[in-house]
Parts: sequence; C-alpha cells; structure tokens
Amino acid sequence: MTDSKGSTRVRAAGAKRQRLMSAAAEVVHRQGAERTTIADIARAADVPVGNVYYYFKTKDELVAAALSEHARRLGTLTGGLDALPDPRARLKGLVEAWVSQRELAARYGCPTGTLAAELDKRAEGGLDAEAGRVIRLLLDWAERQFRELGLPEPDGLALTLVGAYQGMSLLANALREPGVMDREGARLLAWLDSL
Amino acid sequence: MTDSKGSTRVRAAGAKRQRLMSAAAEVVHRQGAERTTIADIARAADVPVGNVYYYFKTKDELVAAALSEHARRLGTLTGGLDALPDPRARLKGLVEAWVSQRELAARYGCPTGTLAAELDKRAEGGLDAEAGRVIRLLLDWAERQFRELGLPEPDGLALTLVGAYQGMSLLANALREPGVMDREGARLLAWLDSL
Amino acid sequence: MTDSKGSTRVRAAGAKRQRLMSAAAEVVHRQGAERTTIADIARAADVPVGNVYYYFKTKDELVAAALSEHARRLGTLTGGLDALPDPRARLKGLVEAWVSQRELAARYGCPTGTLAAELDKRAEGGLDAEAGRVIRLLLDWAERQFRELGLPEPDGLALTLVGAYQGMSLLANALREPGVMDREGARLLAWLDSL
Amino acid sequence: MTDSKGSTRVRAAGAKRQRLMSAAAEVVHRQGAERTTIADIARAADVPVGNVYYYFKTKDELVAAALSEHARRLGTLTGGLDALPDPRARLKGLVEAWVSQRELAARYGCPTGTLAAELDKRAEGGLDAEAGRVIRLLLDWAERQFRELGLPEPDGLALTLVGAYQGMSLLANALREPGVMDREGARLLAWLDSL
DNA sequence: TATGAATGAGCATTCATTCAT
DNA sequence: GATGAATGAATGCTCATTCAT
Repeated sequence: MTDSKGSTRVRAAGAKRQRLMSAAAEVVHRQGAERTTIADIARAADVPVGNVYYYFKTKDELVAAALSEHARRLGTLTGGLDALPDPRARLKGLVEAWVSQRELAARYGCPTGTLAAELDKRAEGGLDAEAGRVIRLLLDWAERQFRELGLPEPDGLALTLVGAYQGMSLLANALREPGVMDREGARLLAWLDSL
Repeated sequence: MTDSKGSTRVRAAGAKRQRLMSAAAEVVHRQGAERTTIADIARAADVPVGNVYYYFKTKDELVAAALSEHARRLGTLTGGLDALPDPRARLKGLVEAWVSQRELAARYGCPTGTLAAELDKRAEGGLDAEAGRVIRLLLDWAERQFRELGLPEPDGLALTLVGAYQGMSLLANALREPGVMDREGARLLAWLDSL
Repeated sequence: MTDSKGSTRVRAAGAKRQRLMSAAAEVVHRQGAERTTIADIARAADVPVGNVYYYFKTKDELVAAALSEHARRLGTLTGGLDALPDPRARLKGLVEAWVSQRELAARYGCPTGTLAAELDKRAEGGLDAEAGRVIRLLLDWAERQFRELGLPEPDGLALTLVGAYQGMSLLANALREPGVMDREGARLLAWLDSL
Repeated sequence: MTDSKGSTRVRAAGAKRQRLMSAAAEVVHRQGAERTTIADIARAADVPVGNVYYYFKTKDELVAAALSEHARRLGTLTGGLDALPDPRARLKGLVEAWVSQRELAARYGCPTGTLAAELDKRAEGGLDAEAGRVIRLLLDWAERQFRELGLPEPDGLALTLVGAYQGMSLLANALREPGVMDREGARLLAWLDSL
C-alpha cells in the first residue's frame, strides 16, 4: 500500500522509459528515423531533452527501442491470434488486422517495413540487422501457422504472405490510396482460403 | 565526325547534368535521400560542389532528378520488353529483370520503392507525390499487359504484381537474402503462366 | 550576498542573453546588419557560435534584439530626462546627448536610423516595421514635450526635431565630420529656445 | 551616315555600360548594395552575367557606378534649376523636386543618403568616401545659392537644408509615410521664404 | 567582346551529444 | 536522477569572381 520513494522513483523511471519508447515508435513511424530529432521524441514523451540520455545513450539506441516497441506490439497481436483454434483463422485474422490499419498504412506505410528500408541504407551501427530480426519474427509466426495447416513449403508461403503485406503497404503509401489495402487484403483472404 | 565548339560545349554541359542525375540516382539508392549530401553526389559525379547548383537549384531538385533517372531506366526496360509480341512474355521478362537485380535489391532494395517510402514521410515539397507517379508508370504498364491478355480486373492484377515485387525487394533487403528474389520470382512466373 | 545555485544559473543565463543583445547592438551598429555574421556577434559576446541559437532562433531575431537594445537605451536616456521639470530643458537635454555622441555618429551614424534604412529595403520578415516602431517611440516622447510646452502642432515639431537629428547624423557620417553634429546641434538648441 | 561595325560596336558597348549603370542605380536603391547581386543588376540591364565584368571589374565598381549615376541625375536636376534667375526660387525648386519624389522616398529613402549610410559601415574599399563626395556636390550647390542670396553662413544653411532632406526621407521611409515629405517640405519652403 | 559554365570561400542553421549543477 | 545550457561538427545554399571558348 505504501510506496517507498525508491520504488516510486523506479516505477516513474520505468514509466518514463516506456513513454520514450512509445513516443519514439510513433514519431519515427511518422517522420522516419533520419528526420526525427531527439528533441522531437523528448517532446512527444514529455521528457526534458537532457534527460533522454539517461535512458538511451545514443539516438541509435532510441531507434532500436522504437523498433523493439513495434516488435512488442506485433507480439501482442500475434499472441492474441494464437488464442484462435484454427491456424487458418489466425492467418486471416492477421490480414484483417493489417487491413484495419489501412489509413495509417496509406499515410506512413508499415512501421517495421519502412524502418527496415531506411536502416538498411546505413553502413554503420548494425541497426539494419535489427529491423530484419523483427520482420523475421513475423515470418516465423506465419510459417508456424502454415506448417500447422500441413502445407508444403510453409516458409515460402510465409514469405509470400508477409511480402504481399509489405508490398501493399508500400503501394498504398506511395499512391496515398488506402483502398489498396482493402483490395489486396481481400485477395489475400481468398488466397488463404484456397490453400 | 567533327565537332563544332558550340556543340561540344552544349554536349559537355548536357553530359555533366546527366552525370549528376546518374550519380544522384546511384548514391541516393545506396544511402537514401536523407543521408546523401550534395557533396556525396558531387564527388560521385566528379563535379565541384558549388557547380552542382548551376544545374540543380536545390537538393530536392536533385532528388527529383534521381527519381526521374530511375523512371527513365524503368522506361528503357519496359520499352525493350514492348518489342516482345506476347504480353505474357513481357510480364515474365519484367519479373526476370527483377530477379536479375537480386544482389542490388538485397543490398539496397528497389530504388523507386525505398525512395517512395522515404519521401512519403515528408510534409513539405511535392516530392512524395513524385515517387508515387513513377510507381504508377510501372502499374500502368503492367495493367496494359494484363488487359491485352484479356484478363479481368487488369488493374488489380497489376497491383498484385507490382506489390509482390516491392514486397520481395523489401524482404530480400531486410533479411539480406538475395535468395528471396529467386524464390518469389519463380512463384510470380508460375502465377503469370497460370492466369 | 549568497547566491543559490539556481539563481546563479538563471542570472548567468540571463547575463548571456543580455551580453548577446548588447554585442549585437554594437556590432550591427558598426558593420550593419547585412555584413554582420552570427560569428561576429558570438565572438563579441564571447559565446560559442552554436550556443547563440539557444537564445535566438534566427539571425533576424538577433537583429531584432539589437534593435530593442537600442530602444532600451533610448528609453533610459529619455527616462533620465523625464526627471527634469521643464519640457524645454528635456528637449535640449536630448539634443545635448546627441551632440555628445558626435564621434560615434560621425563614424557609424545613428544606430536606429541606419538600421531602419537598411531594414526598410527588405521585403521579407517584419523587421522593417520594427525599426519604424523604435523611431516612433522617440517621436512620441518629443511630441509629449512639445505638447507640454503648449505649442501648436507638437507632432510636426517632433518630426522636425527628430528629422534634423537623423539628417545631421547622416551628414556627419557621410562626410566623416563630427563638427556637423556640433553645428547643427547648436542650431537646434537655439531653435528650441526660440519656440 | 554610314556606321562602320567598329563604331556600332563601340556605341552598343557604351549603351550596355549605361544600361548597367542605370540598372545598378535602380536596383541598389531598391534592395541596398549588400542585398543586390551582380546577377540582379545583370538581369535588370538585360546583360549576361559573365559580360558584366567586361565593363566593371568588381561589384564595388558597379556600386560606385550606381553612385555616380545618382550624381549625374542630381546634376541634371540642379542644372535645370540653374536656369531660374532667382537663387531662392532654385532652392524652392529643389525642395519641390524632393517632395514630388515622396512615394519613392517613403519606399526606399533617398538614393544617395541610404547608400551613404550603407557604405559608411565598410572598412575596406574607400567607397564610403565616394558617397560623401556626392552629398558634398549637393551641399556645394545649395551653399552657392545661399551665398548668392547674400545670407550669412551659407555653408551652415546648406547643411541645414540638406540635413532636413535626409532626415525627412529617412523618417518617411522608416514610418512608411509619404505624408512626412509633404509636411516637412512645406516647412522648408516657408523657411526658405523667411530667410 | 561575349557568354555560359566553373569555382570555392563563406554563412546561417541544425542537431547529437556532453556538461555542470 | 534531472535538467537547462553548451558545444562543435556538419550541411545546404549563395555569390563574387574567373575561365574557356
């Protein structure tokens, strides 16, 4: 019931860190990593600029944090889908989740995909590999569903599915047409049913 | 055979501008628009920094030039394919061209796609729409082929084809696996044959 | 006598800002706004260049600060004169103050006047109007004195007085003759007595 | 009657030079010397940038040319007034000429005065002295008229007259009020009559 | 002479990162 | 831990001047 100052502080500190990660995820998705300044993120998280460095030693660490925040959100999504008994239903649920984000996708693209594309242009840091790892998480989850369905080459199917998602997000974004998400989403659902 | 002084100068000037466009296309593809400095492009084109501004008034104009250079190359590619009598063969030729670029795609992604993703995060300038327009060129070309084949919803098929390309490029890039291009390329060829 | 850390910091920060304003006022008066670089002001204020932007977001803001510094000094001058009981004595005190600055005027002109002339050539920014406002302060003060003397058309008299000051400063400056200030100053004193 | 190519060329060259001087006078008056680029003047004179340097070796020479163009125009004005039999009428004619330029003065100030103020802030070049010389021409002319009227201290009267002109131009400009020119102009006319 | 093109020094501004308290 | 302030390297862009023809 009582909170020692210490634990309050720790909790507050943890909250601050989380606030920074969340803000980083949002702002970086919207503006891209390169155009996002530490000050942007600090402002969004309502944390003084000088204080950010207590939680993240470099900007790259903050970008990595944004990435892992997106991974966490992806985990929450697939974790929820795992409750469904049918693997096919899980995959279709994933596609439906994508389509439900159509507006965001048309405006800013897939958070992980666009970040991956951006980070892959960097020579230094190793952040590029990090983005690949998050995408691999998604691929692995999809592959598990396809395998559970007993389909051949579940890894190839996962590649096709996730590739289609990245492609449709990019097109919706580049053309600024959320409708692309609906159209391609419907096609993917039909495809999943046909397997 | 002989060159008047005048035409030499004009040709040289044109050559320099072309050299800058080409350099911009390459460097921007490799480093991204944001991380590319005017100096980078100037160095790659072997042009003094100050002179770049004689040809392009702003960095944005140079990025636009890079984009249109990619559009030009795309035009060259599809223009060549147009010589083929069969639309299906043209589409398959396109996919094969994509696959043949697997190494570049795995390292830097699709030039137009990654640039579109980057530019779409900008509020100012009209550069974002510009990238969309280049992608639309590709979509339109593909749609024409599908229509010539007498297939229903040629625009949707084009969306699926180009989307698959963007997706596979992004995955190959994020995972640093050129093999993705081969695998998905083969699938696309089979799909085209099945239509 | 003792300074808490906080107040020291605040005072130091305020002192730095003031130092920048003061340096800007001086350097801009000497070199003109256009020929003055941020580095010039930073050097004069003994502040690292990059730090200047913590206090003033643009060069224009610094020029505006220089202007308001001059307005402040003008306010100090007229404020001191307000202590005199006789309005005529106040006006003559103003003229005497001008004459006492003869060397500075002959070298660099009236700070506000020359700045106004320079800024009025700019289309952008609202800085031109700003200079006019400072001059209006002087006009208004003079008008109040003339009105208190019960003279007709006090605004016209103020215009004549301030105009004469601007004119003599400009001539003294253009001819590099401080004597112009003495000569015209004496005439103004006689004129004030004759009213 | 016949024009050899040579003389045509010379005449054309002279015309070009004059066009440049005239353009320089106008543009520098409007934008100030510092904000005026060689390209601005070249454009206004319809002369290719590279060619400007054939007529004026440096930008400073062009500014000096602008100054001497203003001196020439001043000479034309006073030369015209010299035709009047009465010196007082000449002086009043000068004031009336000033007032007739009220709009220009309110917008850009006196060409010579503002240029003098700007150039006097320069250490190098000696252009500053040049501006003083043009103003001296005006002072001398006015002094001659006052002397011819048999008035004491004609040089002081000239100083007062020209100073008033500079002052009213500056105020009209700073306040953006052409009315200042009318008001002070009327006062000067009355003053001339009272002498 | 005429002219488009070339050159490089200089400047305002941004921003990640560090420091002092 | 918290915070405003400090720091300096980097970058886009301008422009007077020069060059090649």
